[in-house]
Amino acid sequence: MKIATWNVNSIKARLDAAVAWLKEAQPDVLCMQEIKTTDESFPAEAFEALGYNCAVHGQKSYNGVAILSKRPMEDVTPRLPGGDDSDDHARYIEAVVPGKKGVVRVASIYAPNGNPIGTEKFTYKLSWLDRFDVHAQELLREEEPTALMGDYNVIPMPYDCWDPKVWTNDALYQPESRAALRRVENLGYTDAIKACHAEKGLYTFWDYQDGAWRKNHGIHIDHILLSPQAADHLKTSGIDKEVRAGERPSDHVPVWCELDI
DNA sequence: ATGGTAGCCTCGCTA
Repeated sequence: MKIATWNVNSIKARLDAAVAWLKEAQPDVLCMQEIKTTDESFPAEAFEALGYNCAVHGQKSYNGVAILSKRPMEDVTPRLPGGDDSDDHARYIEAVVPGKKGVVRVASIYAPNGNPIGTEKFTYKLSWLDRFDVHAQELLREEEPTALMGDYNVIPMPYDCWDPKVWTNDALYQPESRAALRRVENLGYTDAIKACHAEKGLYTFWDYQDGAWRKNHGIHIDHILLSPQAADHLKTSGIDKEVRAGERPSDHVPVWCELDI
């Protein structure tokens, strides 16, 4: 089973690119982030025509997440547990997807950016990641294959960005942000890219500004975290960076892994 | 020292 994650930065602006990549890459599951549209306006027909079912948790103009799956999904949960009425951001959707040998629970995650630091935006980022950590613990108790995948807006290590000095005062590289992601990994989740690739300097995002793609000034912030039962079946993983050189690209590229499930 | 990009659907906000 091939499962993928991609922050598309508006699904309406990226529909042609998304359809082209799905035809080429043929994933069984795609978790999307920053669809930037409502459930009603999500272009489900275009994906259904390719054989995908859609589970959408949208929001007007900002945020918004979705899961596409060739097999029908079960147990769709369009929210991160533990929130209250004050959190109206669409940043999480989870579903159970059947494979040939068993099921996988997948989550499409868009963690808050949190900039600038020293504001309520950074506080919100850390509290959201705390909520996510609690839920990641709950999911581990199921002892089932689970993949928590998406845009975590966290640069885990110095080698996950082209120049750590530039990111010193950025919310994506604060010690508190990095510790929050590490807490989840320390529960027993495996990073699917790092498990398969020893080389450093693999990026998933290049800013639109300042020729970042041309200069390879990227960062690695899109991650796939696998529960032990999923990691047991990890075969391969990859980052489809050539997508960044396409026409009207997202600033993020697809990240994927194959599970023998 | 500045402005540089993209997407929302407005003339500012988010990333």
